[in-house]
Order: sequence, then structure tokens, then C-alpha cells
Amino acid sequence: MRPTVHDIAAAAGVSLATVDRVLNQRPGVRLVTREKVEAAIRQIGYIRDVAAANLAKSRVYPLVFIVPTGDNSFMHGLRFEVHQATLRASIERTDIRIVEVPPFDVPALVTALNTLQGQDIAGVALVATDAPEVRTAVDRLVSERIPVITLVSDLTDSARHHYAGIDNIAAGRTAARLLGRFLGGREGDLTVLAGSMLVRDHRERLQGFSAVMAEEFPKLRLLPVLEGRDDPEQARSLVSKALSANKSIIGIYSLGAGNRGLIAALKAVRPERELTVVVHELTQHTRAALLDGTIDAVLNQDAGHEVRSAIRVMKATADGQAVIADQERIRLDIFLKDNLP
Amino acid sequence: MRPTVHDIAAAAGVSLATVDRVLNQRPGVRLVTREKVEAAIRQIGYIRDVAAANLAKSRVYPLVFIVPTGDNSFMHGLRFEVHQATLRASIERTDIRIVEVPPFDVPALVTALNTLQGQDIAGVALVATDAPEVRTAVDRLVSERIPVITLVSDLTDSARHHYAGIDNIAAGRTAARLLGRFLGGREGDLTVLAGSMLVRDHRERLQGFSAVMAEEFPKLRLLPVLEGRDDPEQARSLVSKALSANKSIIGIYSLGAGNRGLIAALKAVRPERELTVVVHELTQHTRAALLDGTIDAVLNQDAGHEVRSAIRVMKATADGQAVIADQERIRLDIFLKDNLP
DNA sequence: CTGTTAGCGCTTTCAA
DNA sequence: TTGAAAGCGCTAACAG
Repeated sequence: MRPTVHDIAAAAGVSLATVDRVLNQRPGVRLVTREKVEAAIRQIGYIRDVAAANLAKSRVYPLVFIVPTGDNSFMHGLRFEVHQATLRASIERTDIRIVEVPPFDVPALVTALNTLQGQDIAGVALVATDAPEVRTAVDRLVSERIPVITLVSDLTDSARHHYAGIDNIAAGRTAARLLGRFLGGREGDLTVLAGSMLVRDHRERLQGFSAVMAEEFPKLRLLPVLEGRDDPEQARSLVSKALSANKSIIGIYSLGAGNRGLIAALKAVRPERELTVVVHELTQHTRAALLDGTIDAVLNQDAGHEVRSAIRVMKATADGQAVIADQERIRLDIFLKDNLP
Repeated sequence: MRPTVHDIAAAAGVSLATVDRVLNQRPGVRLVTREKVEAAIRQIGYIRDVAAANLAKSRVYPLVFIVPTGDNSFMHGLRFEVHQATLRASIERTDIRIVEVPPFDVPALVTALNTLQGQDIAGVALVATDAPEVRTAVDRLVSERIPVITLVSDLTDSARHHYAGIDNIAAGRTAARLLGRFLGGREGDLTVLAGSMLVRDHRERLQGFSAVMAEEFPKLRLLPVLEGRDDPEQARSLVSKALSANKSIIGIYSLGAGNRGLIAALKAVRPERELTVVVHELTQHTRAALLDGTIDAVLNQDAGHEVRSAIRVMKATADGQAVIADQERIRLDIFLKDNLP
């Protein structure tokens, strides 16, 4: 049996209440008493039973998820996963509120964050748009001792406690190598479709992609980036135009969302144009396109894992507990047509 | 506040003890009473608080992990992860015992399993050697209502409750496509290095690999499989011999462990021989080889995830609780030199 | 067959 | 500043 508060109380010669006050750093304990108790705690190797504590406190963790609205499947999926988490709320002692904001909209995000100030919240997770105003709002919450976690896209130089998302530079590099190797020494142009350079994940993917291309695949030339705002219709239109304007395009890297539109554009030029295509985010559309050969590889982040991880980390942060680091590392999933889940 | 046993008791007009007996399907309740209580439970939408129950029971979950000994890094890593789990034992209410058996040794595995009969165990996880005798031993444990989970390699036609491992057919197929595409239309021979055809994971990887090669890469010819028993020294020797005997080998798929030996053999013929190489299991050796270009891709299963998942599933099974299916799916990780963790 | 009661490890009044 | 006692949701003796 591991030691309990009773053992500490006995060892320190005080009552349970005093032990509890020390454990929870509450006032009303003389310094000498406190030190006596702390010594006992260390000496005896006490580990708190969080479940029992939460039972006694009837604790629930009020959590807020701030996610972008938007028509693309990835954000749909993310919102779905948060919703799934609400179904587990009672058993996980969470109380999850979802706040939706327009995508790439800095003022809206800042307003949403500022609204949370002073509220009784055990943690907030947000898909960050990477702007100084957002950083300021986040840092203010952090200074109020509210756990803040960025989800999917990180916030530069902010004090957020944790980032639940993939390494986007590595993702871009991986995309480059896959595309480069799949193209096997051919020469030609590459077009890159992004959502917006306002979000850090897209910028980083591009950065990683460009680096590897420059270093290792000099025969492949990058065209100027197309920004489709993660919107299927804009993506379709931009890609169609690019393909008809430039006949030496032999590969495409789509590093954002809105791939439904990209796929439509690709199908419109098939089978005349032979293109090697790597995209991000596994959705019903990219899955089908992978299976029918329209695209060659899908890089993915598991939204379910991201949401569950964010919840675990917010709870742990709120309690000052450690997490299992490996478990919270969000990996870059690579899907070919053979290993789809 | 969600309903508690008190609410059920009140609603059904019985005492807590009776409610508890019904909830835990213990005898000593008249049929009518039981039905009254069950009706109340359903009506009121009761969800059991497992943490509180475990607190009251001072419950611990005695778990057994049966893992192969053996000199290769993967099994080392697996044993390490089980060991890590023992460090979390008190907080997770587990009591983990590790039983080591020689690799590919059916009688030893059967003995280990049979020893567990009748013991007070909340679950056993084993790396299965796929033999009928093992199946019999496993099914006996299952019939004793002990949760049994296969780890890394599954057991054909057995009644095990769950398999915590990757889809190995998909892994083999993925390896084939990567190798095929990386070789970009070249013609030549491929050699496959396996551990043993006695384990199902290796058989399935080969099966998936062969299928895609035959369907989609007819210019690449498969040589007879080399069986290295997952032993570095045997692997080195077999591969060296094969490479010097056949100068038209242009690719290698290593689907088992012991890659330390494979890498040594590859380095011995470099840079004269240009080979595209895909291997399984990320270890310090394969990581270094990936970085220095000796191998081109590593397929991996996350041993830490497998162990943590096995523990969650054993506990849930012991309690008759559901798990989050997505969370327990073990994915095939694909590592290029750019996305190493 | 059913109910009463104490207690799991921790927190929280309320008194002293 | 400290302690006694009740209680979180559930289980386990022990009576009846």
C-alpha cells in the first residue's frame, strides 16, 4: 500500500486537515508546522491519489476549445473530435465548451480569448493564428494561471504551456523527399498550394519543403505559392489556372486544407497530365483520391489524438501533474494507398 | 451532478447494498428486486464511477507481460517500455510482472502461459508465436475469464480479446510501394530478410509485400526469403552472402529485427553497390543508418504505445468497460530521414 | 434475501 | 493556527 495522508499526519504528528493545507499550499499553517509536514512527505515518499482528491472535491475541469469555422473537412473533423470528447465528459470529469471563430481572423480570435479572462476555466485549447495580438491575449491568460494549449498550429514566442500538433517543418521536409523520390530524377516545375501564410503551420511546412527541395532535388523548380484560404472552391480555381498556364508542372504539394477543390482540378486534367501529388490531411476526399491514384501520398495529423492529448495535458497542467511525454507527441502520419486506417 | 448509487437506491426503494449487488452481478437478490433495480438504473441513466469503485475496493490490476528475450534492439525497447509502465504502477493501480521466454520457442511460451492458470490475474499480454499449442493455452486462459492480449504479433484463430499491434499485411504492402516507387521503374532483384516464418507478423508482412510487388512492380523480382532469426550476426552473414552471390540485387526489404547485422553488411559493400533499402523498427542503429543514407525508409511500430494500449485494454476488459477504439489502433509509422522523432 | 455501517484517500466545513 | 468529523461514490463485512 502506498502511503496516504494518514501516514503523513501520523509521521508529522499533526491532523489530516493540516496535512491537506500543506499539500494544497493553503494558508493558516505555521512555518515550523509546514516544514515538519513537508519533511514527512518527502521522507515517506508520498504520492497523491488524484482520483481520490477529485472524488472528494467533486472536481470537474471546465475546458474551452476555440476552433475555426470553415467549410473544409479537416476542421470539420477537428470539431467532430472535440464533440466526441464531450460525450466522454462525465466520465473524464470535463466540461467542454466549444467556441467557434472565423478562420484566419485575428480580431475574432483575440476577442474570444479575452472573453475568457476571469472565468473559472481549467484550460483553453486554441487553433492559433500566428499574430502578436493573439500572443498578447494568450499570455494574459497564462499570467492568470490558466493552462493554454495551442492545437494544430502554434503561436510564436508565446507562453502557452504546450503545443498539441505535428512538427510542421519536418512535415514539409518529408513531403519534399517523398515527392522528389517518387519523381525519380525527372526535371520540371512544382506548384505549392497553401491555405494562408498567416498561420504558422503552413509557413513552416513551406519552409521545410523548400529547404529539402533546394538541397537535394535541384532539378525540381518551385513555382510561387498559391494561397487558397483552405477553401475548396478557391483551391480548384487556382490550381486549374496554374496547370493550364504551365505545362511543365509535374508535381504538386498541397500543404493546407480545401483539397476537395484540388482533387476536382486534378481530375479535370487527367489522364492527359501526369502529376505526382502529395497533400495534407486525410479526409473522405483525399482518401478516395489516394485510392484511385489521383494523389500519391497523404500526410496527416490525427485530430482525435490531438484533442485527447490536449485534454490530458490541460488537466495535468491544471493539477501541476506530469504527463507521459511520448504519449503526447503528435506524429506525422504518412498514408499511401496501402496503409489507410 | 450525474446520478449515483444513492439515486438508484432511492428510485428503486432498496438499500445501497442491494444496488451494489445488482451492479456487480452478485448473488443474493430476488429476481423481482433485481429487475426493479435494473429498471431504475436504466431509467435514471446511471454511469458507474470506476475511480470511486477502485478506491473503495483498493483495487490493483495484476498484469503479466510475456515477452521474448533476444539480443535485438526492438525487443530491448519493448522490455524497456514495459519497465517504464512499472514505474507508473502505483498511480495506475497496476502490478506488472514481466515473464521472459526464449524467442520463437513454442513450448516455453506454452509453459509460461499454463503457469498463469488459476492465478489471480487481471490480464496477460504476450508476444505470440503463432502455433496451435499456444492458441490452446491462450484459449484456456480466456475461458478462465482472464483478459488476454496479443502484442506485436497476433495469434491465428484464438479467442484473445485484443491485438495490440500494427496491421502487418498493410505494412508489407507499404514497404513494397515505397521500394517500388523509390526504385522508379528500374529492373532487378529484391531480397527479403525475415526473422522467422513462425511468427505471424513476419509472414503477413511478406505476404503483403509480395502481393503489391506482383501486382504493381513486375520488373522487380523477389529472391527467396532469408531467415535471420532476428539475430544481428545471422542477418549480417546471410545478407553478405546474398549480395556477393547476386549482382543484380537493387533493393532490400528487412521485415524483422536484427538490422544491426544488415546495416553492417550494407556498409561493407558501399559505395560500390547502390541499394534501396526499407527496414522495420526504429532503433539507434536503423536511425543512424537512415540519417547517413544507408537505408531509405524505416517502418515502425511504437512499442510505448503498444504497451500503454495493452494496459488500458486489459484494465478495461477486466472491468467490462469500453475503450476508445481510435486510441487503441496501433499505427504503422513511416520514417524518412526528415521526420525522425 | 436485504439493510446498516464503516471505510477507501482526500477535502472541507466548523469549532476550538 | 489547528483539529474533529462528515462526506465524495462506491464496496464489503456483518447483522438481521
